[in-house]
Amino acid sequence: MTTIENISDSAPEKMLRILDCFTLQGGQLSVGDISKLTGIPRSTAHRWVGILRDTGLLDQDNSRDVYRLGLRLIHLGNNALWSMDISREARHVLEALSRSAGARSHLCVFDGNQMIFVTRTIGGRAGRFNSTTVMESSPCYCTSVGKAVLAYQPQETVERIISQGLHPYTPHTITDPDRLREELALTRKRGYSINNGEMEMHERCIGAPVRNAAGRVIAGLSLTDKTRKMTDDKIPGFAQTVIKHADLLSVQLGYRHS
Amino acid sequence: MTTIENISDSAPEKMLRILDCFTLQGGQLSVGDISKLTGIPRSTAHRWVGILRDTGLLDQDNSRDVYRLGLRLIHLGNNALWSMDISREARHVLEALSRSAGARSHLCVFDGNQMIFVTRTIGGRAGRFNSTTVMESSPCYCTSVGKAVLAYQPQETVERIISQGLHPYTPHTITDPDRLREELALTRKRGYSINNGEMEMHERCIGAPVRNAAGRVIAGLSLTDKTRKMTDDKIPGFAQTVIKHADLLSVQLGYRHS
DNA sequence: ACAGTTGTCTCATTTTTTGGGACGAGTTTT
DNA sequence: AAAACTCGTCCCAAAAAATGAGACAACTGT
Repeated sequence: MTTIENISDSAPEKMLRILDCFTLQGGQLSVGDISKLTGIPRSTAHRWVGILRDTGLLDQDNSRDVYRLGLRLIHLGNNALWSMDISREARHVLEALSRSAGARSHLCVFDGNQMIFVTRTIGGRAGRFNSTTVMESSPCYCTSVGKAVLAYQPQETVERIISQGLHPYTPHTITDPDRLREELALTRKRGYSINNGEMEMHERCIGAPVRNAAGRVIAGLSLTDKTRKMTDDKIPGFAQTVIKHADLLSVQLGYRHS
Repeated sequence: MTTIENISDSAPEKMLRILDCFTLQGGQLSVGDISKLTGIPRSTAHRWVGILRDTGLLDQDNSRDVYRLGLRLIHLGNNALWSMDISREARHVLEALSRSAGARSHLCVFDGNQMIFVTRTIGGRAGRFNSTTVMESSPCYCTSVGKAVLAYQPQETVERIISQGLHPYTPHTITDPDRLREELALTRKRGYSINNGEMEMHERCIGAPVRNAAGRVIAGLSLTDKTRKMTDDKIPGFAQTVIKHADLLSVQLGYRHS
């Protein structure tokens, strides 16, 4: 009927459409901004923003009529990471990988846009809070963990990442969309990814995908070392080690078959 | 009308009621579990869970009929932290504080339940992804940052934290609700909090509240050192330094007046 | 084999959302 | 300084979505 799509969103979809505005546009938005960005009429947007403020999903600068993402989102995000078995299982696998290969290892979860570094250190006593969760994000197109994950995502996800821009960190960063697509195809073919100083000069990483119980690739496990230490001839051997540990982690997350 | 409260939630409220089940109960829940925990009828819960799965707020283990918090929440939480000016402003203030006091400093955001450690390291070039966000959570009843924030939260928040249990980390951890209430009153009175080896033995911290543009205390800034170095006679001086920097940060966040 | 539980689907009823329009307070333009 | 404009806020009848009891099948464990 209307000029553009007339899809009637469910409430959560519409809610996320509003919250995503902040993600894209960053920082702070007014009711008017939200109305424009989402196409939601002013009066409706106004009511929504009020509800989202009351529920803690948005925070309001009282001085101006401006809103930001709320603290409750941080809480939920933190809990989502917590409730993932990945945090629980990760440590031992990371230690085993580092020990057997003699290099640093990373585990990162793909959140739909970036790679989020996950690790957990268990303290002395048992208990919910006796641990710490660490989150650190980095781009997915120029890290080994990112490329390992991206290789197994639907095409539309890859295209979205590309459309957001491939900013160069080093001269080795892949900035050409086609080269990235080739790289992902190669990664899919051999089962592991290589990062050749694309984010940090003189650092080479090998990454492999980690699957959850649903069979989806949700994370990447990697091995990192100086380029001069991780020579070409060693890569195949290291790759098998990384894949082995990534598969082990997948199984611990509930993934079956292979 | 009904026996219990007949409050009709808005859609986001109900959604959060479902998501919060996972926070409280942890791990994974089935449709039936959610129905029981929230009081929402099975068929309604079923539809909701389906929507939340489709929007990425929940993840489904395909093997069993079990759900977990979704990756999208991690994404949103990460973005919420990003969009906070606090990440941008924090670094300089932290460095200044550490330098002027000669001890380690922390900045933690209160997410409603825990204290989330926030820091950011800016790399060489400008750009969105050229930084890293680190999140690490710790309890708020036994850290200086936590007590500094909790002292300025509504009573119901304090009581909720207490009702969740005050687990001892060290012999010095405050586990008596009344002692915690007194401690918070004292903190409010003098304007800064002290953590006396309550989470880590032989570590002493001084914390002060940080306010956002809305005037709400949303974070805590702290100075940490070994107990033997942070002696009683030095505390008042250090406290003023911490408060000064916390206030500076508050102003940078848009807080006015004092 | 059986009783109980659980996931899933349908549909008439109820409830909420919706958004055009109105009003007032600021802000910019003329 | 007045006019034109923008923006936040509120109201209400029309429209759309959520609701939840019930039915059915699949599964569980005794």
